[in-house]
Amino acid sequence: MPLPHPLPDEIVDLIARRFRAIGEPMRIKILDRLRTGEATVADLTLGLGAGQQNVSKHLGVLADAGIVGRRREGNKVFYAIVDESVLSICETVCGTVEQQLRELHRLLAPTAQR
Amino acid sequence: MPLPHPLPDEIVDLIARRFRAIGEPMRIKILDRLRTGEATVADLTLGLGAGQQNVSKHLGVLADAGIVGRRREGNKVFYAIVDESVLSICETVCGTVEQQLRELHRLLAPTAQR
DNA sequence: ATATTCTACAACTGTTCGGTTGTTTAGTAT
DNA sequence: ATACTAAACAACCGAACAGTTGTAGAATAT
Repeated sequence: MPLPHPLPDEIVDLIARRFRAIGEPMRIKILDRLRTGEATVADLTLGLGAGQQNVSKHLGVLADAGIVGRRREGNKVFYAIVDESVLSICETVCGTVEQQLRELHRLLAPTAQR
Repeated sequence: MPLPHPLPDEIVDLIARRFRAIGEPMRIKILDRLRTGEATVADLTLGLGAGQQNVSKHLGVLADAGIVGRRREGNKVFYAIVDESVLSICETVCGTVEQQLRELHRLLAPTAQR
C-alpha cells in the first residue's frame, strides 16, 4: 500500500503492461492449463490446438511479465506459474464474469419469464 | 468457482476483454482518480491532462465493461466505480509491481552493493 | 429564441499486436 | 559426424486500438 496516490506514470505503465499480458485469450488458456502444474511447450501446443510458434510467443510474453518461469530439462522446457497472485486475480475476475453471464442470461431469456 | 476447468472460449474472451479494459495507462489513471469518489468528465480531463474526447472515450470503454457507471445531474455526468472488485485486483497487481520495482532497483544499483 | 457549457459520437491516422510462415539454435540419438 | 526433436527467433500481414480532430446532442443561462 505504500504506493503514492497520484500514481507516477512509470508505475501506471507497469500495471497496464501486466494487465495486458494477461488480457489475451490464448494466454488465459495457457495460464488455466498451467494451474494444474507445469507443462512443456509441446504439451500446451497439443492441449490448446495452436501452433508451436504461437504458444512459444505467448509464453515469452508471460515470462517477460514475470508471470511464468522456465525450467530446462534435457530436450524440453517446462513452464510453470511463478507469480501466484495471478491466480487469485483470475478467480476474482472469473467471479465477476460469472455474475455478468447470469445477468445476461436473465436479460436475454425473456421467453422463460413471461 | 463453479467455472468449468477447460474454460469455454466465450468465458475466456470475456475474461480477456475485462483485463484489456483495465490494461491501459489512461484508464488506470482514471480508475485511480475515481477511487477517491465520483467525478465528472471535466474533473478527469483537468486532473489527467488529457483531451475531453479522449477521456470520454476511455470512460465509455470502462462503462461497457461494467466497471464504472454514469449518473447525470443537470449539465454534468458523474462517473463512479461500480465494480468494486477491480479495486482489490489493482491492489494485488500494485503489490506485485512494487515487488518487481524493488528487485529492479536491487539489480540496477550494484554500485551500492560493492 | 440564441448562446454557452458539458458530454458523446464519428471519421481518420499511426501504432501496436496477434497469428502465420520460415528459419535457427539447443539438445539427443545413431 | 548426420539425423531427429524441441523450442525460440525473425519477418511479414492483417486486425484492433489509442489518440486526435471535428461535429452533434443535451442541459442551462440570458
